[in-house]
Amino acid sequence: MSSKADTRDQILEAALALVQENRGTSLTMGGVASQAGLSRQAVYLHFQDRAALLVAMALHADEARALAAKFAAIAKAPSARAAVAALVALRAGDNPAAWPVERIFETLRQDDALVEAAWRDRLAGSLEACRAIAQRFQGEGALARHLSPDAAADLLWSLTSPRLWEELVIGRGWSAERYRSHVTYLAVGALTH
Amino acid sequence: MSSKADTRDQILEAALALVQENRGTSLTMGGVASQAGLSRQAVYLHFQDRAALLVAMALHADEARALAAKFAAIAKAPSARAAVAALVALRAGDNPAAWPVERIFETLRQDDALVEAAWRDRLAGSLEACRAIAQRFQGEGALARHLSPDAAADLLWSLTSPRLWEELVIGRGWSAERYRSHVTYLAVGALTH
DNA sequence: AGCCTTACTTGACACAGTGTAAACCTCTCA
DNA sequence: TGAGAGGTTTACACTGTGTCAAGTAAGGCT
Repeated sequence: MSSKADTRDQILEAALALVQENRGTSLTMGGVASQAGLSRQAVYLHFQDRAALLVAMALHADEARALAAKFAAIAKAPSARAAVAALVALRAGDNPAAWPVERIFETLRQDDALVEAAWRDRLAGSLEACRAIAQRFQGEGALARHLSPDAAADLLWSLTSPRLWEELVIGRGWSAERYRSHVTYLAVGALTH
Repeated sequence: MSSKADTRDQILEAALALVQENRGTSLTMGGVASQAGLSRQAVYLHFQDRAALLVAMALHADEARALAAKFAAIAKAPSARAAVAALVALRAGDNPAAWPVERIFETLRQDDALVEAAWRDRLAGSLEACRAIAQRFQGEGALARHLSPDAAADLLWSLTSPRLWEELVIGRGWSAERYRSHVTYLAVGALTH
């Protein structure tokens, strides 16, 4: 009989699969439906509209990758420096798979206030991690004198954002390892000098 | 009789005006046409399709802001450090107006290879400026030992990209001045330590 | 004057995609 | 037996893109 929750997940998986494959092609409701083996209308039984589906898909993807757990693990690094290294390493590893989803949102949130709100909500986790690291630098007496903890957090957050990753890895052809080492060095330097 | 070139510019100005106003709303061919006081079909007489119009619009905007001249001016800065400062200052001043156009492209280049190519072509100018600055740091013997000139150029380019500006100024609410001073310091530090 | 060309208009069309609606099927549970 | 959940099919209204064909207004050429 396939419970409602099962079908919902099935739709999300289908959407995710399409996003990962069709790097760039636009994701349509019809496409997701047929990928999931359902009628287009069935999708509307589970999601109010396209935006809601894509928001749910992003959260589903985060969950599937255990993103929250990984952020929690970063907090357990032995030092602020190690935490930054772990955060950048996480980005280097995850972004190749996460980027397609990220990209869809860049598009979507431009003309949908609700999506924009959901997006900011989703970013709260990474922002929180950055804030914690900044505070930790301060606690270690290593935070650069010219930076407030908030400014340091913002800076770290933007330096480890998928956007910067995209510029370097996709745009300039950097390898994951090159990104990891350079951005780690850069971020630590930016926060401590 | 209004030459063909005049009307073309008129359409580009109309498109630009709509992009600057409707922060977020999607730009339609019909909208541009009526803003320009023309029929929708007239627009297709001047531009093959929507993508071509938007590419032309971006180049037109660059020209109107004399972007190339500003990049040339950066090359005349008294030192590599001053050149970085000038580049970041340019971003801080220009990005508020340039960002809406940038944003349209982020969307568009995802599913149009020709637009992607035009985009990369357009970025060549800023990349070249970054390469020149990196080389200058090296000439001054100030380039960080762990950086090749190419890596330094890539790093500088991504640190001064509109994406990073957007993260900090739009996303985190930084003022133009705050962005300017922190990113200048960050970029100089990243390239010279 | 008559003619041709240029630049644009009008109106229609095909197509893709979103979102809504109504009627119908089919299995399960009580 | 019959109600309800979870689908399906079909159809429709609407927006936006891109194309096509016919018509018009004005300038320049001979």
